[in-house]
Formats: sequence, structure tokens, C-alpha cells
Amino acid sequence: MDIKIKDVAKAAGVSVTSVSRVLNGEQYVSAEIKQRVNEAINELGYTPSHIARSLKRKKTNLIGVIVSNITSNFFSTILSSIEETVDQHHYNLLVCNIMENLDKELRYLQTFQEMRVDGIIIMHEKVNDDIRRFLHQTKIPIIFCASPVDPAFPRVTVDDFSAAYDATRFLGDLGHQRIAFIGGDLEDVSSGRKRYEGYLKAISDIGLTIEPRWIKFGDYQVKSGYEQMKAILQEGPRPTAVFAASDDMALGAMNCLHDCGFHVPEQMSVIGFDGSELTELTRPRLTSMQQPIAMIGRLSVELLLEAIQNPDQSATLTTVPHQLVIRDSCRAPAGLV
Amino acid sequence: MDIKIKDVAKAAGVSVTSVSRVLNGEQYVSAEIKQRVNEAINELGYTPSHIARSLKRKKTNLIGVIVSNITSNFFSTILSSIEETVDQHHYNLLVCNIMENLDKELRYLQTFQEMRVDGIIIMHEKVNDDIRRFLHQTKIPIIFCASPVDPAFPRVTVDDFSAAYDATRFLGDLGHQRIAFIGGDLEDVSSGRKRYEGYLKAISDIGLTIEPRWIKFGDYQVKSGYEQMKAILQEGPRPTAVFAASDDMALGAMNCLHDCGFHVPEQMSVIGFDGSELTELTRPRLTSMQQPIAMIGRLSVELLLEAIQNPDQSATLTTVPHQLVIRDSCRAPAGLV
DNA sequence: ATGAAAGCGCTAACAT
DNA sequence: ATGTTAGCGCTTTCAT
Repeated sequence: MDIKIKDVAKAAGVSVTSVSRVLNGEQYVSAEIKQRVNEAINELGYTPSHIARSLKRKKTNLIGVIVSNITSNFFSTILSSIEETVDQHHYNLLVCNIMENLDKELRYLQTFQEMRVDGIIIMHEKVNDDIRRFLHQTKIPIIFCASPVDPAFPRVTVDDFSAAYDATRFLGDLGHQRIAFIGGDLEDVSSGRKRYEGYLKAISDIGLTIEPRWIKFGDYQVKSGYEQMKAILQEGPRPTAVFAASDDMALGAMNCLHDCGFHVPEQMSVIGFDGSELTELTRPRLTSMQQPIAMIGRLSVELLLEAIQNPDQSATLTTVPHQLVIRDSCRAPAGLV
Repeated sequence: MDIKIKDVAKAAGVSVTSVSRVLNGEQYVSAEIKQRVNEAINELGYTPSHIARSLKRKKTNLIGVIVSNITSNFFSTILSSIEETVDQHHYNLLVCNIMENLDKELRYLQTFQEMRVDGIIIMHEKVNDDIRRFLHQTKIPIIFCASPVDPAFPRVTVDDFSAAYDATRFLGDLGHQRIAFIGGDLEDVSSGRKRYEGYLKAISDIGLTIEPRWIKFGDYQVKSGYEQMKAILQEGPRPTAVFAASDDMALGAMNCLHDCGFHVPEQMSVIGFDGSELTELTRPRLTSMQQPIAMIGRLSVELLLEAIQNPDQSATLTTVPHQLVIRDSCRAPAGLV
């Protein structure tokens, strides 16, 4: 590692310029020199310094990613697809797992700036004022992935309102009259609120009345699904179906139902949101409103790379299609069959 | 971003050295200069370049991580703990998700070298000759995390043999006489083989005979657990208990049993390995041989950082304790109760 | 087709 | 206590 381009040049008996040229596959190098240089590189075990290169080129080929919780199957799957796409374009990934800690997010954003990353991907719903200020001030291209926080930035996401609407309607079409909702955080103006609104609209379109006792909010994670389901079961008249705004929460709800002695779907239908791998791992398998997870990751990267190439584009919203995938956790309510 | 230390120096009316000094919190700067510099920094919106710094200091504060499959709960949890620890020490993480692709692993290792990462963490069982050659040739400190591939390198791991032995014995102690095993890849000399050997030893210590039809190998993932369980069910006399070498495979096995109409634990006991979050999410909850997941991540980072500080240490094996966590998926075989 | 040399933004040895 | 300056390892004009 202590060996540098100059050493290679010396060993090959050429100038550093020539070495640089073969390193970068440029024209104007004779086959002979190319060969001598490559031999020298192999003999010396030379690895070019990305650092020096970045400094000179003013380009790091680094992408910073902020993810709210990497242990969630939904996020890790997106991350996996991001990594794959980034890799295909010869970029590398700097990852920050913020675990809902906004201070950490801000700190990392600053680090990303110090690192001179070429672009930033944010998979997180919440931002505070400090973060918002940073995002607006920085010149680094940014994209929101599956979390359309701020219309000032490019974002790729499903139509959360419609997707939630469709999920709720699906339950209504099965004949359910008492449909509970376990939402995400209302504070995130994006998915959290949109999915809630989609649910409300569907309920009223179906011709049902809103029942506050059947509306609870968690944090998208399994545990909160469990707890909110429990709260719903404990308060008066029971619903016959539940729509959870994430598969994780749907799983939590199913576990709660199981532990309380209720059968899914015989006594309670459960529908999730995300279409993560989880849906195939539960028993019964979980019917869910599916997001095109891999596509979201890939598109985010591709749009970001475009923005890097061509910095002054306007912020666009890219909507990807949602799709209901019916598995085994929903059916018509008991009385109706 | 186009503004550099020189501009700050000019704006504050001091030398670049002074700016550098306040940037790095050194002594020998008067309070007055410090103040003027900080004001200039804020006014200009200056962010120091990590790139330039790294080039000069010959230290990037970057750690490269190779993970075999980031969507697995076990690995993403370790990764989460690695990220947390690394962050506390002011390092950053470059992540490669290889998805069992060894070519990609090698390519990333080379990229890590170009990036001049200060250290590398590998969470992957398999290596080929090219990779092995690279690992031995590079001067970058390396640690194997939860995958003790090669005794030439530091590694932190549970005692896979004993852990598998204890898990199997637990089933034996419950009274099971027919204990199946779904292992990981036998090709990985480390965990895969060790867990298998632990199983074999326990079977013979319990006084049972090895039954090849009850020994299958998967790839640690859910799907293979399902398939291998199915294979076991289809071949002649059925076991009364299964030990799967990962929680993911145990879940697959449980799902297969469910789909085939068998009840866990009434008709079949299932024990997993890893102690990932999954164990609490299944119904019945999964009894599992638990690895101290967070500790493995944290220790790996700390040992790596030590090796970075002090490069010529010998490769040590750090064994972390395993622990059986009894949940609801195992009980005495039917005839015995 | 090849090479000499300037400079990317910073730190640190060396003055003062 | 503060400033001058020589690199860190590379790319890239500009000459030849």
C-alpha cells in the first residue's frame, strides 16, 4: 500500500502520466507501454488510491444512505436493492442506521458532506428543523426513498393514499363492516398521514362510520402492532378486520390475536402493507398491499445518479405501482358466510 | 462546497494553519482567533474535506463490511450493532452485501483497498482461493465476525461445536430419541461443519445411533429449512424433534410442519440457532440456541480498532458465550408424557 | 504517443 | 501563539 504511481512509473521506465493513462484506460498509449505498466503493477502489487483520485477529480463515487431501521425486512430489502444498483454503476455505499435518532441523522448528513459523497438517499419519514435546514442548504443531490417527506426533493414512493384506500376497500368488499386501522406515526406528513387518510376515505365511501376506538397508531414495528391490537381488543365492540400500515405491525397484530385465542382469518381478517418477505413467512400467510420494493430501491438510485450527472433538475415525484397480494389472512366476516 | 480552508483563513484574516488548528481542536490558538475562525466558518458555510484530510493523514476512518445477506435478521442485527459501535468511535461504514456472490466479494475487497479503508469486517463463511490470496496479501487489518473462516485471522464467534452439542442434548434430555438435523453448508469449514459435528457428538453421547435420513443440509435461509424439513417428512420413519442450524431454517421447518398438518411442539419439537428476533415472532415462539448478537458486533469492531492501532498483533480467536433460550417450540415426545 | 509540472484541500514540520 | 511551506497520490493541461 505504500507503493504509489511514481514507483510503478519508475519500475516500468515510463512517466507517471503514462501509468495514469493505462490505469484509466485512455487512448494514446502504445501497446508496449501498456504491457510494461501492467507488469509493473502486478509485480509491485500496486493499488491506486481512491482518495487521491477523488481529491483530484472532485468526485468520490460514494453514496450516503440514511435508513431508519436496518433490521426491518422492508428496509433491508430496499437497501439490498440499492446496494446492488449502486454497485452496478461503480458507486459505493456509506450506510447510516439511525434507529429513529434524529440527532444521529443530522450528524451523519454532515459527515456525508465532509466525505463529499456524490449523493444521498434518505429512507426515513421524520425530519426536524435542523435537518430540513441542512437539506435545503447543501448542494449534494438528495432523494427520498419510500418516504416522500418534502416536495422540495425528488422522491420515489407508492401512492400511499390510494394504496391504503384500496386495502381498506378490499376488506369492505369482503363484507366487513367493522374495520380497524393500525397506522404509522401521524407525525410523518408523508406515508403515515396519507395511509390514514386513505383508510378514512375508504371507510366513508364504503358507507361505514368512523369508529375512533378502532383507530390506533404505532411505529411500524412488530411490537407496536401487537400492542395496538391488544388495545383494540380490550375496548368494547370488536372489529372483524384490521388493516395495519406495515407488514411488521400486521404480524404483531396476528401474534396478539393468536395469544388472545382468536383465529385468523376465521374470527378476524388481517391485511398488511409493504409486501415484505414476512408475508410468506407467517401462518396464515399475510395478505398485504404490496410495494414494488426492489423497484423502489433501483429507481431511487437511478434517479439520484441522473441528478448527480445533471444537477439542476427540478424535484420530481416518482410514483410506483402498488398491488394487492391476496394470501390467507383475510376472508368474509363470520356472519356472512 | 467550493469553499476551502484558504477562504476561511482569508475571511478570518489568519493563516490556514490557524484554521486547521481550530478545526482540529488543537492547543496554541488564542480565544480570539478561534472565535474569528468559527465565525468565518459559519458565514461561509465551510465543511472541511474528509478526502483531503485522509490523503494527508493516511487514515480514512472508514471500515469496510462484507455481509453475506443483509436481509437476514441475524446479519442485519449484527450489522446494526457494528454500525453503532463504529459510529461511537467516529468511523464510518462502507457496506457490501454479497448475496453469496464470491466474485462480488473479491471485487469489493479490492475496492476497499483502493478506498484505503482502515479495517475490514467479514461476516461470511465461504472464501475461495482468490479471496484467500487477497486476505493474506493485504496489510489492512481484518476480522471475521460470527464466521471463523480462517485461523490466520482474528475472529469472534460462539463455540459452534459446543452450542450445537448443547442444543442437541437439550432435545435428548427432553426424552427425544429421534432427533433430526438441518445444517448449514458443509463447505464452510467453520460454523457449518462445527455445528454438524456438535450434533453428531451429542447424538452418540446420548446413546442414539446416527440416522442419515434425518440429516439434511440447507443454506441457513428460511426456504431451505422448509425444503429440508419436507424431505425429512417424506422419508420413512419420522423424527420427533428437529434441530436447525439457524433460526431462519427453523422457521422454514415450522412452516413446513404447519403446512403438512403437524403441530409444534405437540407432534414435533423444533429448536433453532442464533436467537434472532425471529424467535419471538413465530407462533409457537421458537426455542433457540442464542448467540450474543449485539456483543459479537461490538466486540468485532473493538478488536478491529485495536488491530488498527496496533497492527502487528497475532490473530486471536474470541469466543463469546452461547445460551439456550427456552420458548414454546420444544417439549417431551408424545409417548413420554 | 509521451512526459513535466501544476494543483486538488488539507496537515504538520519548521520557522518565527 | 501564529505563519510559511512542503508534500499526501493522483489527474490533467500543456509541451514536445
